[in-house]
Amino acid sequence: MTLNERKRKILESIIRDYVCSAEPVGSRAIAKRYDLKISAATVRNEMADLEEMGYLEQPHTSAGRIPSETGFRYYVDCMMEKEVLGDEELDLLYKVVKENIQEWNDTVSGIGNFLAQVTNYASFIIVPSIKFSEFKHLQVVPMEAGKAMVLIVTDLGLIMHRKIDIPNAVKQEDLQIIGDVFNRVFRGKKMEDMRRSDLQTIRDDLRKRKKVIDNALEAIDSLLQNSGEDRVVISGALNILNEPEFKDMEKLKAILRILETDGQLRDIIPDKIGEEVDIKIGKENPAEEIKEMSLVFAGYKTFGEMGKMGVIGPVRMEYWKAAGTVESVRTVIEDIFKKYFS
Amino acid sequence: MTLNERKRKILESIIRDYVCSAEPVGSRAIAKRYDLKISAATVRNEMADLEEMGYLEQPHTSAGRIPSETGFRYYVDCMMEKEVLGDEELDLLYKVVKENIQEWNDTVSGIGNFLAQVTNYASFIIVPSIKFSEFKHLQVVPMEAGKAMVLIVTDLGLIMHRKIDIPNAVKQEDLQIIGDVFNRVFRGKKMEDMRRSDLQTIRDDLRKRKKVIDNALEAIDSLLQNSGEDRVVISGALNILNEPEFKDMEKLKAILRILETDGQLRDIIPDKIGEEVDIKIGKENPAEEIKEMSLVFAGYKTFGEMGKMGVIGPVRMEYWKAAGTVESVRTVIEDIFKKYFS
DNA sequence: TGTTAGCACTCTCGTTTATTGAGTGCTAAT
DNA sequence: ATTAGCACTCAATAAACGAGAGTGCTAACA
Repeated sequence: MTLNERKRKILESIIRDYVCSAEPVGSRAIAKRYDLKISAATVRNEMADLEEMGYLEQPHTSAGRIPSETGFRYYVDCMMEKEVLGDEELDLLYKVVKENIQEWNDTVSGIGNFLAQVTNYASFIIVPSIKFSEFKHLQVVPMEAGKAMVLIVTDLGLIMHRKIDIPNAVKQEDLQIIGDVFNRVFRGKKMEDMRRSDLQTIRDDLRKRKKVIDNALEAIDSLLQNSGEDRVVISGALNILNEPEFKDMEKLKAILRILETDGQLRDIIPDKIGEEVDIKIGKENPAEEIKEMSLVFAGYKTFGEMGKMGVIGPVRMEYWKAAGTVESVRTVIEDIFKKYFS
Repeated sequence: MTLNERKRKILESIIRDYVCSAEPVGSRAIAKRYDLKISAATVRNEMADLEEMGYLEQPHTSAGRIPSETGFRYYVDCMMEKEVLGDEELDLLYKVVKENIQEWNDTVSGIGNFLAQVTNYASFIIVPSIKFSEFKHLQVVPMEAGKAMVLIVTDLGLIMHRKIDIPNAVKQEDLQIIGDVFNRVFRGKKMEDMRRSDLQTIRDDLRKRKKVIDNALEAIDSLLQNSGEDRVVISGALNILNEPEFKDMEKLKAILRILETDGQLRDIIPDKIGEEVDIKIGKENPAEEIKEMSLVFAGYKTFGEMGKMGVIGPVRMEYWKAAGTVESVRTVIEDIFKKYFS
């Protein structure tokens, strides 16, 4: 379906007006505000056409028009130009990242906060499960008598740890040796591929250390089990309090509940996902719970699996800004990866 | 001010009614529901007295009465019996703790969730800054060329880490030695008391390792700086969505903002705090932002500093349940400390 | 003297009724 | 093809009103 220039102008005007006012927009407003040099009556005719085509709808006969989801879709597909981040905003983002670069978790939440703050929507970042991370280093550190700490470092500089029991006979040097064994055998492997069997060959020659190795492997299993799912980080959930479409308490609760409940979003974001910015508008979302919301998201490449990030907001969303921001942030994330983690 | 038995009964009835219905309660309801064997008119007289004494108030002339904050205070001080946790609830709590005992952060949020879920209010747990923790162990682990990871274990089994640069000349054994030095000198000290000067004496004999020690100390400084404030963990903030007193969007926003904004609560909870359960009702709170809310909280003893925990909810709160739960949970926390961290 | 029934009075809340005004669709003129 | 003009529609706001819950007061009662 192709629209002539004037219809496109009118559709865009209505969208931009509606997105910021949240009110139906009338023909006069359009005719006046934008110098289209046509009268309100003409606009009315065009609007009637646009409505018939499904791009606009009327809440009731004597109200102005609002863009339909189809209308938004047309705009997003055929007219929108992404507003990527400006230099100051990029600078701010890099500053935020740098301040939190020491701790990958902090980096992520820093980026999430930024995303939420700049767009004024709720942001989400989905971090691939550590089972896809690469094993980089293991160290068994003696603690109080009979206890030691297994420390595992992954490609992102993520530290995982778990306390294990060790026989009293085991000395510091033994622990060091065990660490060396792990490092030799597993370095560079994905965490989930650290198989017990790989150790079988060497384990025999270290009798009394067997128990420690077993316990360490068990600890790793338990760590993987504990963080087997992709991690979801949400920021700015409260931004939706500002959207008039959620003044209804029940709707508000439902949405906030989804955002706050751990991992709920994971099942809602589309599974397969490319690197380009993708947009799901309202009922385009397969998940029932967010059929009144829109998603703007993209994938980002880490070492192994793809991560996901984006914003979630009302259908009446500043798609141009959101899409541009998501795109910029994705670029920055991948840049960060190159710079700091390789 | 002392009340006769009947007045006390009536006050209590009104409180229990009002707390669960959120509506002013009238004389008939009281006379009927509770078998006080007195008529509504009598109740009315008593209620008039109670109002004059300041324990009740009337939203408007033709409405029932609601307890004033003074009324709640009287109830809490002179009549309330705490409803501590039952066995099933305690079992659940211990189960939650056990499942999350591996990671102190998880333990805390587990307990927080429990507290919020059982009371139906928002819960908070304030964990003393790690600078009050005891240094237990340090290890410098070599990473990629020119880099190493400083790992610090504290009394709670908390692991902190930071990457540092190391000269290429430094070998694995050197790192081990440096770790040993730290462990010898600092073991058992409070993190904030780890003074550079303590290392002065020994540093001279390790020429090429000087740089590493400096970097490690710097890393520690930066870690302490980063987590210098007590950590605040909030759970169940969304519970306040259910309270009718916050149906007003603006109030709701204000409260949620406080709960979600990192550390905001820290400045709101009273500073000095004992181990007993304490209650602040509405305007008793010094902080302007929560003059319409009540706090029920207690301190818990860790190794060093006192931690704080409790719930925050509307003035119309089930104080008996909240206070009992907070008390029970405090006991459990201290029990956990004894069992797992000493 | 304390308790209770009775009654007039008050005030909120939900419903109904008018009023207003923004916006439309249609028609006829340009 | 565009536009001015006009009658029409309908939400939103305000005003009017009745119903109901609850009170305070008075007078009768135990």
